[in-house]
Amino acid sequence: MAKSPKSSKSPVSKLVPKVPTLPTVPGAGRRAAYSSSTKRALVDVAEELFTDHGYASTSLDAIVAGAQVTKGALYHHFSGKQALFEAVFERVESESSKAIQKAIKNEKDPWVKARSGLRAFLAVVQQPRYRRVVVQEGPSVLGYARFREQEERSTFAMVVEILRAVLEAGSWELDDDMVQTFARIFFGAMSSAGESVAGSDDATAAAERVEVAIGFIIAGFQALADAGQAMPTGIVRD
Amino acid sequence: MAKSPKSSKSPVSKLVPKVPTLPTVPGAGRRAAYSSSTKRALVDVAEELFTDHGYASTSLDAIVAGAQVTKGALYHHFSGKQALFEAVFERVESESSKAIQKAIKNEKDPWVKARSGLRAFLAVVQQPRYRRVVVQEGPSVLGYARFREQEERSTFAMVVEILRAVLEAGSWELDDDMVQTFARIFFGAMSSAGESVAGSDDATAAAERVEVAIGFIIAGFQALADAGQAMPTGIVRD
DNA sequence: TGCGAGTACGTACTTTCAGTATGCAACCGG
DNA sequence: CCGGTTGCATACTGAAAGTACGTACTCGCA
Repeated sequence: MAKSPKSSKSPVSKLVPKVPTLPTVPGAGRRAAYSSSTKRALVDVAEELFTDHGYASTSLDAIVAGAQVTKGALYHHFSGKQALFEAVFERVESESSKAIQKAIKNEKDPWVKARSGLRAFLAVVQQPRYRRVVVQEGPSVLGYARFREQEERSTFAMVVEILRAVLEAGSWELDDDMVQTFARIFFGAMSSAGESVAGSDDATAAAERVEVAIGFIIAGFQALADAGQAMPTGIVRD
Repeated sequence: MAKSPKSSKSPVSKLVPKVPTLPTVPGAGRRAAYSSSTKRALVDVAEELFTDHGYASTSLDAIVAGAQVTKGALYHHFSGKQALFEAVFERVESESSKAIQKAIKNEKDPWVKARSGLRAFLAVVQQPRYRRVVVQEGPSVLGYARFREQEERSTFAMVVEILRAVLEAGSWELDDDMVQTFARIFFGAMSSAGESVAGSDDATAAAERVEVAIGFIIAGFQALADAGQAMPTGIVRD
């Protein structure tokens, strides 16, 4: 025997390389195609497993098995479990904010825009992957700072955009801190509202209640606007 | 040697039993005093470590070391790490809701009550242990269902209480589902507002902005009330 | 006052899983 | 065609949650 150091465990694993369509353009490189394909596969499987079983209860072994690769591949593309989660998180957030963006971008009337945005947001929050990955596990796994950063770039930015449109239409003027504060409050309200929809037996009825409730809050704003009430810039004392 | 089966590792650990004051009443039992004392010690240490380092990064070994006991003790009192976390969570939530309760219970005017409640809530949300244990890690560690349950019994109940007082004063009538919906929305708004306070450089300035913003929303409600606007019971269509 | 039962732990082991070390083969530029 | 780099596979390591079991102390009761 002498050598035969590794023994041969029959490396059958890659009989079927899983790249969908080899890019005939050689500039991109065939290697890169394989690579990005397995990276996508990892993120896909991870998204599904994280959504179904949660972060802690999903083992890396399960993920690599689902993607039909090994841990070597995973650690080649990601620095660890957390980084993989972050990739999933970013994709979910990105697609979610795109959906909202699409719903509001062509609306001219800011109030209609707000209402459309709300509807789109409620739809997003009912997706299991958003609820699980973003709302439930995001803050814990990513840490609050990173979570907020990501949020700020995607869905939260939508809220700010809508809010600015409304403020402009109402010819209210707010400094930037105050806009952020209002946006945060609305964002929290909408998130929580979304949860009350998603956690309900009858989702459509719950969604209608939410629209009514938020519509009422908005009506209050409009009433103040009609009354010529200025936005407060100072502090109101009792 | 022959026998010496266990070896003697010098079992010095319990030289100083850590019961504070032995209850001279024998009915309560001295044993029970020791027991509940170590249980408290475990929860105390766990709260601190979970707050400082998070759930995942806190090992049970570190907790039992801090409490000066062993894992045997821990697993005698709690079914596992998660159960210990839940004990910490419940205590934090309970004390938080008590603080809010205290702030609002003697207020007669519902609007003043609401404002006091908001202030108390903002104070609570700025505590590191609340932010970490409840807001950040709660949903992930407990799971969303359990998290909501707990919340519903404590801080969320405060919001419902305040909301009912306000609605009654405004002689608005809402069915229970609608009250829940509004409460959820306000709760979310306040939580998120609290985050914007806690995450800010200048907490007091941020807190003032939040009070202004929410005050403005409330003013909108009052304007609708003055205008004799009824709460919507049906669905408003654009 | 002693004694059996159960409580409140301590000790040592098992298992699971994230992360690492290393090897190797395919590809790509020169 | 050839060195180096990239894209993985395999095998191992360490940490930490959970378990099995032993034991001393206490309490109710005879």
